[in-house]
Amino acid sequence: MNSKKGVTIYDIAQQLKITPSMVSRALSGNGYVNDATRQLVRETAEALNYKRNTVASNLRMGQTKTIGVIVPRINQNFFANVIAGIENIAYEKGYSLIICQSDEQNEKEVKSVNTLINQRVECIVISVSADSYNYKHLQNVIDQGIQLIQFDRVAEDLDTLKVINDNEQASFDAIRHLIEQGYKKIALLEGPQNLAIFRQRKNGYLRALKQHGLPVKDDYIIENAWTKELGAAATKKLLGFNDAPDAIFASTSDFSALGVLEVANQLNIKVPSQLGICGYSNEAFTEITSPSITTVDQYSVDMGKTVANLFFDRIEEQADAIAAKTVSIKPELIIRGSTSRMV
Amino acid sequence: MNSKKGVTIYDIAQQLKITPSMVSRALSGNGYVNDATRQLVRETAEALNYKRNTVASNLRMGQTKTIGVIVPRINQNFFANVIAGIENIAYEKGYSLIICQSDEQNEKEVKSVNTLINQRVECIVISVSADSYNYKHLQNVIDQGIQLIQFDRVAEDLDTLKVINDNEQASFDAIRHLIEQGYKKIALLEGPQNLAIFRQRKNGYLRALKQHGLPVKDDYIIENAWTKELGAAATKKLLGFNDAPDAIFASTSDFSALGVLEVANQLNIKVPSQLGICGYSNEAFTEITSPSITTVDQYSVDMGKTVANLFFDRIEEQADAIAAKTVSIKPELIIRGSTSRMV
DNA sequence: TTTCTATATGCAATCGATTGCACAAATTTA
DNA sequence: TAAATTTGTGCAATCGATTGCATATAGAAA
Repeated sequence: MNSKKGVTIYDIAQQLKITPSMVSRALSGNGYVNDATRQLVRETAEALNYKRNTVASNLRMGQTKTIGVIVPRINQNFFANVIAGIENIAYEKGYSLIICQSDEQNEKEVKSVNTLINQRVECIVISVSADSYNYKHLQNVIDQGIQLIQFDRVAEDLDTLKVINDNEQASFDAIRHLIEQGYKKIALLEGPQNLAIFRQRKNGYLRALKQHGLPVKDDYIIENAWTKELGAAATKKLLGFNDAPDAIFASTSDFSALGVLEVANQLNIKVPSQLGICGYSNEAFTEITSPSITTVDQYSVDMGKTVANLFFDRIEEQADAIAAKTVSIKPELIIRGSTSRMV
Repeated sequence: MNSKKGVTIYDIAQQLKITPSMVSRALSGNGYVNDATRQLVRETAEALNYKRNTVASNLRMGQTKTIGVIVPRINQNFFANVIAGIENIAYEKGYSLIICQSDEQNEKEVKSVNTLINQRVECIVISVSADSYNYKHLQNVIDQGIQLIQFDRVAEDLDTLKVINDNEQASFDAIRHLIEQGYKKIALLEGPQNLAIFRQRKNGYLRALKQHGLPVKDDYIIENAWTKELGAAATKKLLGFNDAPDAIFASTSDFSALGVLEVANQLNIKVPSQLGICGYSNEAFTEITSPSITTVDQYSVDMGKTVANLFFDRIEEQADAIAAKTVSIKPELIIRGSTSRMV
């Protein structure tokens, strides 16, 4: 009971003078076992405080019941929510989660992928880092016969399951809403254009302007403004123009939108009457700023659940022939005070 | 290269007409290997896209280089931050993280502990769920010879490493600050008293009142008010008293404090002049409410790093004789608008 | 030249659980 | 009662990597 090494099925077998095979069968429920024997094995296992060694079991069975998840930052609301969603479904199915954080660095992402492959996880779920410049490591996952599911930030060229928000549509909706509220000079704070999500959001912006006959001014499009500080700086620049915008869509994040709001307050520019502000992500705080911030809810927990369900559907149907597909979750525009000037 | 089964050291050995032992040595760097052979092995491994099977390796070596983490909710800022902190250190040391979520349910917590034991993780890091009524499952971890580190919400009776905030002191500091600001009738929103952290915060509250000669009114202590809604309800009740409090310390969370603030705004009670409000956790939003909310920063990422470092220190020093100890991280009172009426 | 040592390699056991196959005992069916 | 099933049990191989021990070869020291 207190020996240094753990208790194994051999110990149980020895004690009961039966073979390890029988112990294994009794405990796993596979194959024939006399009820009395099974009962005895269970009791002995309990008494010895036996814990099945999953490592050994996994090796023999050639499976690990483990999903690997790689995100840029664990402690970013959106990703934490997605992970929580995945965990929910995985737990029900008896699967474990190994979590890696790429810290937005390609190198760390590559290493994490390799670790997960080595661990023989059955599926790798990933949202790529901002500085990922190529996707050999992801192709590798596929070559190893491991399921690969991308979400949110996806490498579009790779033929995998993908779960994304319809960023283009959400962005379009946001701009249309601004236009309907009477804003005519709408600026865009955009994210790194090597990531598809940000390109899509930009496209939605462009399409909406075009469809409503508004001109696109290059000056109104600010690159890489995705922190509060960068959002603030961008705003100062934009509001300094002779022909300053009357609305700013922070397509990168709510933090960026917050920076916009703070600068507006600072400059005593009234929101929403003089300036409309729309963010992205529906962070908790957007509800409680004054005015509250209009934003886009990405249904992050649902996204995680969708990802997990895709994996389980696939393995349960044995249908690895199912073509790669993209599931698009429609985000929802949450209209709040920062854009509501026509009441 | 594309056979169904993965490439093993046997495949490499066969190709080079050497033994698997040599391949293992060449790849791991243990034992003598001719440079030429090593080079050849490396190239072949690369060419065949060999990936070492960690499962097999772990079984043989009797280690897993894995840490298990159990938290009530992954997508709660504080916990996500702690996990991020742990991940940071673990990654440097080449360790992986298996994450479980107890959803505040004892049953799920127990199952998660067992899964982690079965996986033979080398350390289990846990913050216990709110409805944990006994700690047999944790005792079990210790009995299995697995390191157990508790953080934040800890079972005090268990003789383990613990990393906590000095909740009592932080709470004391908060109340003292309120008193210094001239508040005299301070109410407390308290959390489930079966959790030590909430008892400690209450103690800090009581000690501060006593030390400053203020009376303790039972009416001013509201149980289990740890969501925004419950905080709001509690506030309505408190402000309805003939002798209503002039300050509310939401020791449970910032969300609760937010509920307080919203009710105050609703009732047109001025914060901080008529009512002081102090929260707990330093959630991002506390900075941007109006007024901003005074709160306690728990240094959550550091907490995660501390936890991980404790584990690595211990295994690196081989010093499992080190007595269980408690590391206390001093939280910091962040003073903001909601309590600053004397400027 | 002989002895010794450092280096290189192979053999076979091991980690712990699972399972196909063989055989025996018990039970059912013909 | 004999033949056919259904159960119960054991044996030994297997999953893939690692490592102690034995052996062989090279070069170095005596």
